[in-house]
Formats: sequence, structure tokens, C-alpha cells
Amino acid sequence: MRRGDCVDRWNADGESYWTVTEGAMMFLVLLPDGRRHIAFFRFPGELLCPQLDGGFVDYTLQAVCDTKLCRVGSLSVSQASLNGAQADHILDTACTRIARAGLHSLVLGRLTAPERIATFLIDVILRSRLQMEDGVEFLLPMNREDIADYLGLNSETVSRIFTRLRKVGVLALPRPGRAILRDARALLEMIPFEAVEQTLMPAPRIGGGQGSSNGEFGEENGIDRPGRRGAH
Amino acid sequence: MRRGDCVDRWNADGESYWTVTEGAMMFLVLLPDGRRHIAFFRFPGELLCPQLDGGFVDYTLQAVCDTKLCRVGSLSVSQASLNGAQADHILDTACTRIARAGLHSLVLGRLTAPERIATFLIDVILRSRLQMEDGVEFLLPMNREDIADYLGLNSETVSRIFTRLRKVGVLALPRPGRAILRDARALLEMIPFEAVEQTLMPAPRIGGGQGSSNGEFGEENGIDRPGRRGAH
DNA sequence: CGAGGTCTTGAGAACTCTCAAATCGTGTGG
DNA sequence: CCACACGATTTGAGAGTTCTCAAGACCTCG
Repeated sequence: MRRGDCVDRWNADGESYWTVTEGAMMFLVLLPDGRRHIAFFRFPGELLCPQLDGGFVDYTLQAVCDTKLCRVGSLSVSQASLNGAQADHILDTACTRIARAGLHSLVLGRLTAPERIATFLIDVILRSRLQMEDGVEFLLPMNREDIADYLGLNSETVSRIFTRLRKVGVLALPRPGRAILRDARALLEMIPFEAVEQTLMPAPRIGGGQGSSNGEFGEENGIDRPGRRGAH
Repeated sequence: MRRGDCVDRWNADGESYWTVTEGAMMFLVLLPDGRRHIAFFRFPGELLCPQLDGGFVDYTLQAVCDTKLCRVGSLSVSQASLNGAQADHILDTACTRIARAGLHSLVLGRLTAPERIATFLIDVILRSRLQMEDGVEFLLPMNREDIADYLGLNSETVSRIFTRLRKVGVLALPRPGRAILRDARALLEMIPFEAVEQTLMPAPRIGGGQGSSNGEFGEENGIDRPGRRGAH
């Protein structure tokens, strides 16, 4: 798919789901008066599933850039049709999304524009399975307006902040769609969270798959208890 | 419990969950620099469950006012320990929360202060199982600051908008903690959504919820490519 | 090399916030 | 029962961040 191509209501039969293989997808909401809002981006490896993504009356799921999807299955997200491991995986994905969504509300409700951008960049890097280290290069396929609509800003503000980050030496933007982290520490210091990793990449919370640092997929499904989680 | 009382990390054993019986609870996040954020409120009948509510490193679950909780059980939210109906219910709750959270992101990211307040009030009324009709009286137990921290505003702004709503005859506030809807139509017209009920009160989407009347499911299929749809 | 779109930059406006003070309401103690 | 004290709410004035509108620069693609 190319930028702007849609997966229309993306559930032919109400049950299909996909993963992103390459590129990125965005979930776009358009208000009657034209305001635009992007509810989330999905990167390679992440699941697209109507039941776990929905909640809007009007939306489209669009490709951010050249993107490939892989149809995982036509699966009723219901206990009746899942085996235990599948059910736990679905449920864990759901919980991770609740966590992410809650964090995003905090970002939109309480962070300044620069803080939102910094949080966004760190999130992109971590979800790309990269380290927060100087020199890492990462994909940033969405344009300024997409980022703005995701962060509750406008594109000019996003642009100004990117410019500032470039001038301060935090970030380099060698070509569109691509970015290099130049000063990881400075970027981390821009955001008002302490436990960044745990905050942005919530650990699985269902069925005990505790070791995985991969927020989106808890491929483990043992049934032992991780005990109390979170910072105390 | 009285206002401010906490359910500390509310999962002694990591597995308990409750419902609110009376009053209201709020999920409070405090940033290191003192900024306050309320991720959600829970009203009577709604479920409190760490796995389905979490995602923050630091939070407290506090009573908004005099509140009673009822412990539903000590239940592992995992396929292994649930029967089919329970699992579907948990999963459906999770999906509803994803939906709500997505909507809340839109509210915080793209709505003006008066729109946020109007959306909030309508949400409170609908979740109290009341109709959007002139004259309905409803509980509004949270104070201005709580509302502000939930909506990404500050308490003075909330207060100003409430005052305006009172003067315009949309709302009456006979006593703290209680409100009367005077002009339902006017309140509805303040918000930029069309299908208010479906937007604010998402229908169940697990286990047969699919065929329902809202336009959420079951249209055409799969991936379409209407050329490029991103550019206007 | 030209066209179209994206990104950048600037100037002014708008909305919301901050700080401050007055008012209101409730609970307490005399 | 009344006075007082404390917290919550309201209101005002000014400041600040972000938005809007606009124009120019840049880049990619044909």
C-alpha cells in the first residue's frame, strides 16, 4: 500500500486481523468540522484488530507510507474460538493498549509541546526495538501534520520544535522519513517521567510472560505470577 | 471510604478486583514535577481491575467522595482461570476501555475547553444511566480541580465554563456534588460529534456483539486503494 | 527544469494559564 | 444559634504557549 491507502473498516467479515510487516499504519479520525486526529500509529510487528483498536464511529485506517500488511487470520476475538494461549495473547495485547492509551492521555492532557514531541520520539525509537543511544538511526515515516494530529498540536509547532532539536544537536534529520538520535540523554531529559522504559513499554500483565521487554507481544504464556508489578 | 482515601496499588495480591457500589473513584497520576493527571473516573457498577486499568508507573486510586467498593473476587485475568463467559466479559471490558481511552485522547488532543467540559458532562450523565433530557439531576462528585486534571485544563478554566453554562441556562448546580441538566439540546450542540451515544457508550464488541446496529462492523471488505486519499 | 507538495519561518491573534483576591459554603466551637 | 475558620469556587488582569495565516525555501518527481 502507498501513503493514504485505506483499509476500509478493515474488517471484511468483522473478524480479520493483520500485522504490519513494513512501513506504518495510522488510525485517523475526522471530526465533522474537519479537525483531524490520529489515535495511534502501528509499526512493524504490531497487531491491527478492529476489536482492539476501535471505539470510534468514524475513522479510517491509512498507510503512513509504503506499507505491507500481513493477514494473520480471520479470528473471532472471543473465548469460544480461541485456545488458551491465543486468548491470553489477545487479552495481553488489549491490556497493553489500555496502558498505552492511558499514557497518551497524560501526554495530551498535561505535557507541553516539546515534551510531547520528545515523548513521541522516544516511543518511536523504543517501539522500533532500538536503544536510546547516541547515533541510532530510526524511521520516522509520518509527516509533520501526522505527528501534530497525533500529539494534539499543529504542524507548524511540530516543525518549529524539530528545528530547535536539530539546532541544539539532539536530532538529525538527514532525509525525510529518517532521523538520527544525536543526544539521547538530552532527549530523555526533556520528558517529565522517571522510569521511561517501564512507562513507555509496559510489560505484559497477563499470564505471567514477564521477561519480555516487548510491549506489543507477550509471546510467553506461562501461568506463574509475576507478583506485584510497577514501581513502589 | 472518604474523599482522598486510597486503594494502595489496589492489588495486594495482584489479582483482586472490585466494583464501585456508591460514590466514585479516580485514578490519579502525579508527575515528578507536581503536575496532576486523572486518567479516569469509575462510577457505580464499573469495574476496578489492575490489569485493565494500569499502564502507569506511579499512580494512586483514590475515592472522589464518600465511596463504597465491593470486592468481586480474586481472579487471575487469564484464560487459564476463567470460564468462557468470564473471559468474554473481561475481554469486552478491555475493549470498551480501549474505545473510551481512544475517545479521551481525541477529547484532550483536539477539543476546546468548552467542548471538553460538555463531552465530560454528557459522559457522566450517560454513564449514570440517565437520559439526555431537560431536568435530569445527576451526581457530579468531583471538584473543579479533579475535572480539570481529567480534561487537561486548570480549575479556573473549568470554573469559568461552568459559570457560563449556568448563566446560559444549560446547567444548574444546586449544591456541590449535584447538577441538573436544564437544556439537553444546547449541551449536545456544544460537542463536535454526531453519533453521541455510540461514540460515548460503545456497544459490546466481543462474542456476538458484532451484528449490532451501529455502523461499526460489516461493510465492504479488505484493503481498498482508492488511489491516494491523504492529499486533499 | 518546472510543478507540486512538504517543511520552515515570521508576525499577530487567541485561548488557556498563572497569580491574586474576593466570595461562598460547610463544619466547628463557643 | 451565631461567629469563625478553612477550603473550594469564582472572578479579574495579565502573561505565555500554541494557533492561524501567510509567504518563502526546499525537495522530489516527472
